[in-house]
Amino acid sequence: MPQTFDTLMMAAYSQNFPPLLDLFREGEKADFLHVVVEGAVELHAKWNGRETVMAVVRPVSAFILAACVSDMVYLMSARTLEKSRIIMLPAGDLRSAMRRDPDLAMASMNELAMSYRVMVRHAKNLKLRSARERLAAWILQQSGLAGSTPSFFLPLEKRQLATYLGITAESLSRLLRGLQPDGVKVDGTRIIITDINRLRQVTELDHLLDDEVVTFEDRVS
Amino acid sequence: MPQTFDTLMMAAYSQNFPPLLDLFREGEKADFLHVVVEGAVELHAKWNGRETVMAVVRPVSAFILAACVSDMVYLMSARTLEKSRIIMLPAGDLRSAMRRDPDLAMASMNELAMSYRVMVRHAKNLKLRSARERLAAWILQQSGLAGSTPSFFLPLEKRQLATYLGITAESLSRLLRGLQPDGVKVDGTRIIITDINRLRQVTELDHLLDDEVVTFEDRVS
DNA sequence: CAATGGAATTGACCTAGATCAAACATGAGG
DNA sequence: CCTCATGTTTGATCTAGGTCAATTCCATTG
Repeated sequence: MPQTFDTLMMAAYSQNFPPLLDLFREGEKADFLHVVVEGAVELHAKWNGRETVMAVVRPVSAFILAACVSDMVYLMSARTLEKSRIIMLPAGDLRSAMRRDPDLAMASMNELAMSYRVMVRHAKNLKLRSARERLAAWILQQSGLAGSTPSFFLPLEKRQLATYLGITAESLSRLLRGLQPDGVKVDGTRIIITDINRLRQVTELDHLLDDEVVTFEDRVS
Repeated sequence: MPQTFDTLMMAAYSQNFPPLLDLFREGEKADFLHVVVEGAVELHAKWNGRETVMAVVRPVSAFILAACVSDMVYLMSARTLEKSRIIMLPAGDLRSAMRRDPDLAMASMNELAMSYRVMVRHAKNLKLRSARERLAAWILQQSGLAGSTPSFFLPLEKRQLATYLGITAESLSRLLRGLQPDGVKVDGTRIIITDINRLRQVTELDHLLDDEVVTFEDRVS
């Protein structure tokens, strides 16, 4: 509803952030819903000296909706990966707006449902695939995200990608080299798929394990 | 709203299921929202011959809400653990009811947010804790769930618990024995915490990693 | 353009947890 | 009460991936 949009937007901030800036830390009270409009944001978590990247959020999506709607504490920390534009709206305003506007409520529900499914897939990946398979699947997925190009640049540092995949940086380095005979070439921060069929033999993408690639075209249609 | 409740309930089925009955399989279209009213349900997933338990759902909670609201395919399969009473309501009816009734929408949103957070914690556990720590935390949590008793019975077979924890049945057996000097005794399907302080030294429960224990008393108040 | 500091790679080695195979329990059905 | 099937434990062995340390590779900054 336009009027909901207007009142919500009056209370909202739109801000530009430089790369690698911390937006909030796990354990803090969720006061604002964040929406990435441009750039990319990483969700990560720490415990007992270990750290792991949980997800990378790209435009246009909300993140930590769950903490906002249920008025709880963040379970993950957030940091920009690139220069990013982010809209922040007060969690309280959001909640009351949702109560008034069923369309907004349904849209939020959908967003939340998608985040849930992303997390389910992440956990399934960790439990059902080997590190090698996870890496292969990630590369296939990434190339799909970039528009089915055989070559793309890493959106995060390798060290962080490693934690996302649930392995160490050293293991990632070795696995990456180990995938060379399977159709993957690495040149610094660039990944080139030289033989997609060989790579698919390592792991086939599976819509129950890998996020459906939602391109910008899908979103606007 | 009472009227929403009535119309929804008219389209709903309430059914009793015996233990170990499959309710639905991953990949199927989500036609019904399921709500456990009595008993317990296990959500699990399979891939390439491997299988893993993702969550155990206890009364009163809805499961696979995410698949229902976004009209997608189940990402997990469901099976009863015990004799269970389950209410099933058609996903379509649910969606239109939510559009009409903001209270229902908000309640569903909350339920979904909780499921999301359960899954985030599950993934964090897998990535940040060792198998031994996961097991210790699970035991501490379970004893809390059972009302802070030092002794409780396993709600699932050890083989399945193992996959939930992301290890093999053999490893679980060994880890369980390995926790004996740390205050855990095992007698068949019963776990006894003989020294909770020692056990806490293996891992401390952490509300950012372990599900907050929601007792029945919390729920009704 | 040199110096510097973090990231990435490589090598050597180690270990948590997996795998395989063989007993061993245990519980449901006859 | 026995039997059979399925789950559990134990032992022996293996290996994926971790750890630690030493280079090497960049990208910044002075």
